[in-house]
Amino acid sequence: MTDLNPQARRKAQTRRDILENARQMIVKQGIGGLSIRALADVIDYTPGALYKYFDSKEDLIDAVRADCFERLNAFIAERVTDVQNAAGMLLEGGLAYVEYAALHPQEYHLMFNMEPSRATCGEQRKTAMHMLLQIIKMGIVQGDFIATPEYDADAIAYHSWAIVHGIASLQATVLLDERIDMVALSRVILKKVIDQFSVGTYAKR
Amino acid sequence: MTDLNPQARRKAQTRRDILENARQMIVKQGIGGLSIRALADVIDYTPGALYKYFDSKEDLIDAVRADCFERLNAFIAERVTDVQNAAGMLLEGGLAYVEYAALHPQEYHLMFNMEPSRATCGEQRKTAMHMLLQIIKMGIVQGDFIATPEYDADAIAYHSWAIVHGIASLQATVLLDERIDMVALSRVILKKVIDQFSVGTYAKR
DNA sequence: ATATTTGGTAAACACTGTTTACCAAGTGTA
DNA sequence: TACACTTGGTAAACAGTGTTTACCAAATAT
Repeated sequence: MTDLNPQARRKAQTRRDILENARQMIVKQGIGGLSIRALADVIDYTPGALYKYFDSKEDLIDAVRADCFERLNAFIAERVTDVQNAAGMLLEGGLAYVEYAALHPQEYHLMFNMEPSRATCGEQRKTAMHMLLQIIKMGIVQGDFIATPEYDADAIAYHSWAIVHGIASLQATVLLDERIDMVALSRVILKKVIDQFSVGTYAKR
Repeated sequence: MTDLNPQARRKAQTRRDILENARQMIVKQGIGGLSIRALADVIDYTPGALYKYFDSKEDLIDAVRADCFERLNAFIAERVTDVQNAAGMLLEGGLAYVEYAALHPQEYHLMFNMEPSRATCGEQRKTAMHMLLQIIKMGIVQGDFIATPEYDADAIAYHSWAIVHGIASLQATVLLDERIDMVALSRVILKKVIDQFSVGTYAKR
C-alpha cells in the first residue's frame, strides 16, 4: 500500500470511491438503477472520467461483483471460525449464506443471478467449491459423512451448494415479501440435509 | 376465439407474433439482447406500433415471462401424468423442472432470476406452490411422507422447491459450461431428498 | 353518407454508455 | 531551471435506447 507514489495512492483511492458508490447505488436501486452518469454525478466527476478507471460499465460491475464476493466470503468465514466438525461448518456456513442473501438481496442477485453465457467470477466460484469439497472430504474421512459410489463427495458438495443456493435465491427474489421466518426454516431444512449425509444410501430402514 | 371480429382476431394474432418473436429474441440473445427497435424491425413494424399492444417494454417482458411459465408448467405436467404416488410425482416433476432449465436457460433466467423488489408473476408462483403443497399433503395422508411439528407440510414443500430451484438455477447459470451430467446427478440428489421425506426427524438411527 | 374508432407511421424527446479532442497540472529528466 | 511527457479530467459529440407526440388512412359504426 505505502510503496506507491502519492498520485498512485490518490488514483487507487478514487477507484475505491467509484466502486463503493457503485455498490451502494446497486444496493439501493438495483442493478438496473446503476447509471454511469448518475454515478459520476454523485462522486463529482464527469462521465468520461470513469473510463480512466474502468474499461466499461460491465467491467465496473464485474469489479463490484468481486467486491461483494469478498464480503460474502468474509461474512461466512467469520461465522465458521471455531466450529470444529464438518457438519457444524456446513450448517453454520450455509446459514450464514442464507442470512447474507436475506440481508443483502441486491448484492446476492448481482453475484448469482447473472445471465447465462456470461460466466464471470469463475475464480471465486472455483475456490468456494474447492473449500466446500474440502469440508465434505474432511467429514468423510472423519466418519461423519458416508459416501457411496453413486453419492460421492462431489455429489454431496453439489447437493449442499444447491440447497443453500436454492433457499438463498428464493429468499432474495420471490420470497422477499413473504412473512415467513426463512432463516429458522432454513435451519430445520439444512439440519435435515446434513443429517442425511451421515446415512448410507442402502443402509437405512 | 372465434367469437371475435376479424379485426380483433388480426390484432390478437399480431400480438402473438410480437410475443413469439420477443421470446425467440430473448432465447437467442438473452434478456439484455431484447430491443424494442430490433423487434419492431423483425416483424416489419415501427417501434411506436408496439405500444398499441403493450404499455411498455417491461409490460412486454412480463407477458413473455407468463408465456414461459405456461410452457414450463405444460412440460412438467406432461411428465407427471400417469404417475400415481406423491414421491414419484415429486421426483419426475422435479427432474422435468431441472431438465427444462438445462434446455432453456434463458427462459429459466427470465422466469426466476429477476431483480428483488420486482415481485411479478405472483399468481403463477402461488398456484405452483399450491400444487406442490397438495402433492406433499397427499403423500402425508397416504403415509408416504412423515411430517413433524417442526418439519411440516410447508417445510417439506419449501425444501422441495429450494432443492429443485437450486439445482436448476446452478444449471442454468454458473454450471452451463461444466461437463457434468447434471440431470443424472439431479436424479440421485432428488431421490435422496424424497427418500428422506419418509423418515421422521426423531425416528431414525 | 357521415362520424368515429383503430392500427400504423415519422419524428422528436429524453435518456443511456462510450469516444474523441483537448487541456492543465503534475512528473521525470537534461 | 527548462523542457518533454505522462496523467487525470473535461466538454462535446456519437450512436444507441425506450417512449411520446402529432398525424393519417383505412376500417368500422351509425
